[in-house]
Amino acid sequence: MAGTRSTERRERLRAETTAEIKRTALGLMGSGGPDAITLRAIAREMGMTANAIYGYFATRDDLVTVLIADVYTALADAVDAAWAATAQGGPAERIQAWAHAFRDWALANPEGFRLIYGDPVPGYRAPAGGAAPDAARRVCVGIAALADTAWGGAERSHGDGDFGWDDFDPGLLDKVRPAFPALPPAGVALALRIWGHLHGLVTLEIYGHLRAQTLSPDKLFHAELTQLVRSLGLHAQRAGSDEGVLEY
Amino acid sequence: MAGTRSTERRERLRAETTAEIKRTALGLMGSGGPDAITLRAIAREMGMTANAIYGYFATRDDLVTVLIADVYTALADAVDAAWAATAQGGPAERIQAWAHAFRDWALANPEGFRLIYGDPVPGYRAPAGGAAPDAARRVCVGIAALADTAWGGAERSHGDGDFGWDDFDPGLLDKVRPAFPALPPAGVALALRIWGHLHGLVTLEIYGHLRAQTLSPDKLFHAELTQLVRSLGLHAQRAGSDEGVLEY
DNA sequence: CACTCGACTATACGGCGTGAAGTTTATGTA
DNA sequence: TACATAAACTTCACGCCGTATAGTCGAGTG
Repeated sequence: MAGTRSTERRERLRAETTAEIKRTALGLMGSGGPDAITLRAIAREMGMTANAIYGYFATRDDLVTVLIADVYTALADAVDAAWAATAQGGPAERIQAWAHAFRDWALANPEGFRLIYGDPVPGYRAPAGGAAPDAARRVCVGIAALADTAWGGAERSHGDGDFGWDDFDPGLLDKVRPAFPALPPAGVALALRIWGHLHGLVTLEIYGHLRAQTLSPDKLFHAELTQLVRSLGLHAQRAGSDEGVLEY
Repeated sequence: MAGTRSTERRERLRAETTAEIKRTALGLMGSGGPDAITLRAIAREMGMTANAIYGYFATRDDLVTVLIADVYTALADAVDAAWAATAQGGPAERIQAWAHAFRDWALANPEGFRLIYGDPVPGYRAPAGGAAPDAARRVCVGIAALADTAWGGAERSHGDGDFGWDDFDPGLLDKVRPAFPALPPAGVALALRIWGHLHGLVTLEIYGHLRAQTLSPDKLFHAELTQLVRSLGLHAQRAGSDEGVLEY
């Protein structure tokens, strides 16, 4: 019994140190960007030697991989929460809430966004599989939910393009098809395209490319969403001051 | 006279070495990604000492800045050429040609794309001003040309959003307004949004995030363009096999 | 000839990831 | 309690990086 308990204690300490390493790494990332994630800096911050970290992560890339998974999960949580919070709302409202949550998270965590979607750290190459693709898929499924919600009105304008199920990754379909049985292949393609639209605008903004062109990226993103819900055959039904031009 | 000539010779040698440094750096980038651009590796490749490069570039970031400008210019050249090559074509054809040139260049030069739009090199921070923003602006002006070409039909659906000239960077407007006098602020916003759409899809593809979801990014991009020209009030008039659904 | 100046090398510093070996401390057992 | 073991951690070392400083060498000019 005593043996078991002390083993537990060791494991608890180990888990705590692992968490502290991750916490420290994220802190460094927040203040100095993804590049600041170095084993030596983490160890310095923790009062350890850099090599001590090798007892917890086999390599620096392993640590980065875990961090990416964590941060990506946080992003997925944020957008899922926005989606769930508007469960009572209309499609247009929910889609806008989702998209705003996406951008707001990115603006609040630019370094995390760069860690997930950019070249995270000097020589880092993502391994195949793991927790990060799971989070990526969660985000994709979230966008598929947008597409599914709007598919009734969007089908007329987005229904073509000769997509088949074999155009998509089986792992994605395993999650999408059961969740949205009514969504056809073209709907999944629409979801990926919407993802691309939002990702592009946010990426340009986060990386500073947009800032050199427009002074009000907020307005641009808002216009994007207005146009998005419109092109999906929905009418904007939030913020009554906006001109709610009904096109379809 | 002899003095002048030898001065010329020196300058010629100097320019040649500068060009070789840049060429070597781009070669390393092509084989090992932007991270492979290190002064020591370049010097090794050239049979020099790393410090010799400091005679040509004050710092590694200076070299990277120049490389970014060069590569960005190459991208701008590519899309401009596609635009010019279809001067006789219809708006839809030209827009699709431009967008395809953009994606094709990115797929042919993924490392260059990452250099331009990602975190180029470990600690690199872009300086304010310089040649790279010029190339960026050229690309933006190119997209403004797309928007201008299609504005007649697009105004109805994209004309709102209460944009004013003061929402945009003066430097951009200096180039856009003279070139496209008929394009209102909302048209510039449309251009930036289109840029975002294309950038997002291409970025996701280049960085491998799309590959995990769809097996045919080509088809997705094609669908995007089909939908783009449609939403601009144009009809697809290329590749007759495609279903040319006229919506507007 | 001596002088200058540009191109380049040598050396050095601190920082990085990481491997090998050694040390300390806690744990489990006889 | 005494000993063996294993985990946690440190020390030292290697090769990589950017870059600062000082020195070398050769061609051009007076």
